[in-house]
Amino acid sequence: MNHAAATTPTLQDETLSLGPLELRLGDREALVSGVRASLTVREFEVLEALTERPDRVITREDVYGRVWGGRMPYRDRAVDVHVKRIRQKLGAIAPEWTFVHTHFGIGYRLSPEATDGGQQ
Amino acid sequence: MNHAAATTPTLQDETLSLGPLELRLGDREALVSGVRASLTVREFEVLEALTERPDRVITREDVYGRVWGGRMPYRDRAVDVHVKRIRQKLGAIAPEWTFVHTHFGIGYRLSPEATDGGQQ
DNA sequence: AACGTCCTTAACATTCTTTTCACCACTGCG
DNA sequence: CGCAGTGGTGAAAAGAATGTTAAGGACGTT
Repeated sequence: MNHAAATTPTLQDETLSLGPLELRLGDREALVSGVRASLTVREFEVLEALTERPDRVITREDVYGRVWGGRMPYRDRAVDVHVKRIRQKLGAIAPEWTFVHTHFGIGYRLSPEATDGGQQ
Repeated sequence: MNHAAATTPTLQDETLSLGPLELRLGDREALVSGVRASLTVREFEVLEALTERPDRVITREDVYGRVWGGRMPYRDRAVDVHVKRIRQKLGAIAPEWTFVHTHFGIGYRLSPEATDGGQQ
């Protein structure tokens, strides 16, 4: 048995928080308000890519490069489709929040914002 | 026939509880709702490995490393097969509970959760 | 030697994920 | 207002990973 606890104790538990959103990088798990969002691996990776610069716009090409590597093929919709599902899953847990914002012609921006009457 | 490891008095009695699941580490016995689950040695070890971080995802590679040691061979299915039997045995005792959860593309997570339909 | 248990492995079945495509809504501009 | 480009979305197709079963071998016991 290798008890890796002595070598990488914190790495495994490294988490990233943005408002009600919490990313457990080691587990590749995303929680919203403490609830597991059940993102797939790709979905998580896309979300993680947006995390690189929270509250800043990240181009589709950039996301593509970080997740898939290489240049994004012309008219590829993979990023969009994954963003759609991420929104869907996060939104199902916290409908009063908007996490991923579209920047037309450029890309996406991750920043949790209370949508309507700011419930909390 | 094991070696004269029958010593070490109190340490052997260390048990670990998670919901209706109870692991007697010293005896390598698992009980569900007080009922003996009759896990084999390997099965117990796999379950114990998942126990390292309850309610957190543990990769297949991690489980493999802790139980068998070394790197997991490409396409090895040993972990899966043991998980299947663990589920079977635990489920036979407590059908209304789910203990081991699959995290697709990553690994497994141990956390007892009450399901509903126990019968079929 | 025969038997039983356990572990491993292979093969097939099943489920889940990712990609792709089509169609529509929306944006920005002439 | 209408056009062209961009993004949203649902669903099928394609691809992977996991679930499941069973055969075979190692090992210990009778």
